[in-house]
Amino acid sequence: MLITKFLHNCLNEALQKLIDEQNITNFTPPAYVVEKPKNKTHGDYATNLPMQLAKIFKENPIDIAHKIKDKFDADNFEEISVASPGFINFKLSKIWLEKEIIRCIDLKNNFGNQNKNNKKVQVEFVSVNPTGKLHLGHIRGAVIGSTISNILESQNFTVTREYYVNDAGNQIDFFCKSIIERIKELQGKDFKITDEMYSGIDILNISKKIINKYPDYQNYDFSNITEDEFEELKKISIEICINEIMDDLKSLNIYHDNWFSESSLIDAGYLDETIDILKELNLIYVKDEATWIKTEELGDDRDNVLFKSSDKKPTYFATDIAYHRNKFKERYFEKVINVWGSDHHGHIKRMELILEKLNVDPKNFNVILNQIVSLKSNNKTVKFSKRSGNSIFLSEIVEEIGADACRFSFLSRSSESQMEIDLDLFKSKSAENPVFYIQYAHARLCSILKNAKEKQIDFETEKILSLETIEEINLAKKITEFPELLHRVSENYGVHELTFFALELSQLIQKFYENNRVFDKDSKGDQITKSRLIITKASKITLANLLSLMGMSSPEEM
RNA sequence: GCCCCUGUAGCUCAGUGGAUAGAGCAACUGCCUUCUAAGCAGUGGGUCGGGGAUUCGAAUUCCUCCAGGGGCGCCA
Repeated sequence: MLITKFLHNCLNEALQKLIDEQNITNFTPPAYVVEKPKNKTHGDYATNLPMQLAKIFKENPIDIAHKIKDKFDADNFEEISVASPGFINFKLSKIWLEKEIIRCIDLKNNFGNQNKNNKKVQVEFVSVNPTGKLHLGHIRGAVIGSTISNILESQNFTVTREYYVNDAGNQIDFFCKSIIERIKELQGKDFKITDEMYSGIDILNISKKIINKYPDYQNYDFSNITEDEFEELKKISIEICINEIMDDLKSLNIYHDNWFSESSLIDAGYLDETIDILKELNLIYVKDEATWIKTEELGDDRDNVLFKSSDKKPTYFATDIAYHRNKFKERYFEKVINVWGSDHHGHIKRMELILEKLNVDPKNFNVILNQIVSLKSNNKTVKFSKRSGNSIFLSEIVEEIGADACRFSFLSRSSESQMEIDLDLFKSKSAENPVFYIQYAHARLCSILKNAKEKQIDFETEKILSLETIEEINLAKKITEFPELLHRVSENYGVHELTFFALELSQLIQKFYENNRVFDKDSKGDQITKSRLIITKASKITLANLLSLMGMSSPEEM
């Protein structure tokens, strides 16, 4: 069981006893916390329950604390103490820690995992329009989305990682027109890239690939292109573009289970069906030849267009409503998490309002908004735009600093903080990236374990563990927090916590390594060696599990 | 004009109601005949943007002001 949950249970029990004794009725338990105190000398965990009770009981919090403490079954703790102005501090016992470390070794790759939830959850992330290669601004959502998916999976959610392919709408038409102009360029003919087209180098590369794969386009005359021919080229362009995106994601260890096409919603009539439902709810009207939805009536600041007046085609919002109805009502996801850029924030409220009308509990519609990543150069912020192609491609970054350092850097900031990246600094700093420190800790552990194997020391049959030094104890405590960490992140989606934990764990590993030799000069495997090998193994398991959840590698040597 | 995010050490950022505000990097001082020095031990560094309020207690909640960024489309 998770430590804080265990302590909560103990405290609730103690509280209940106290209430029974005092014959208090009509009592609602106050909200209180169990947490790790900042100052370690106070203990491993602390609660503010007595202070929260002080007003209700009209009693001094210190006295309440003592009463609660007396109700405690103290076997699992080395010490329970009361501190002013009314904290109860808990110090975990060695026996308890040793039990947890053994459990870690027994569970191996499953240490930290849960087996309770089993909810069907969808994580939609990246979902960048297939109009070119991924660039710097897309890395963050990609890394956050894949990590949160891994974490949820570890907590026994059934996770579908999905990429929503915006293959309908006029952006895609502009993309296809850009491709045509680039093919004309390759043909040596006159070509013209207008402002609304995509002008990046990646478009030219995609055009080359199209010609390679479909040589008919080598001498194709686009001057009288029919609608069908345009659609055909569009399909081909999207396919090649998506393959490029897949390669980019693969280089960062990111995979999707499902690539969901926007146009499939339209082709299958699902959009129309959704609109019919909205009509029945009396939310649809026509004005100025466009079709609108009454979002203002639902609480938004204005109504929104679902079908444009010009060509009667659906807006992004219209298909997105259908898409989300599909997620909940067709595929029965119990929980949906969208990793969106902050530019979507106005979209969230509207979507919630409509989902509620469609009988979806908005609680199950979660959005992780990640703030924009911008580029700094010569102390000036550069705004990048995909259309003008002035951005840095994801592939360049990965090539330059490596996938592990890249993932770690983008994971280590909380999603709502803005990131401004000075590219030169970013690249040069990558050598000092904490990821190498963490991986080095892992490699050192592996080196010890390899040594044990060569010496044929069996420490896993009997597993006799005795935590003695301060380094061993601190390391063991950190390891026991790992399941707690994963559980917390699966609820608050704060994936940046993982990087901080990884760093702290690695520091404790390095200290253990430096100060607690596992092997003496001629060690044949005495009790201290065996005990330390158990800690070594548990540390390695924990760190490797964590790195794997973050989508990073755990090198055995460096 | 309205909405959202941010402001914490020289730099990049954690900490969002608890006890003496932390980490990485940078700076400085020591430590390699012992399992990997990509390491360890230690030192310096703070008006938590300003002001006010709430309470036993505020970097954290509320109000206000200042600064930076983003959004407010019949684009996606």
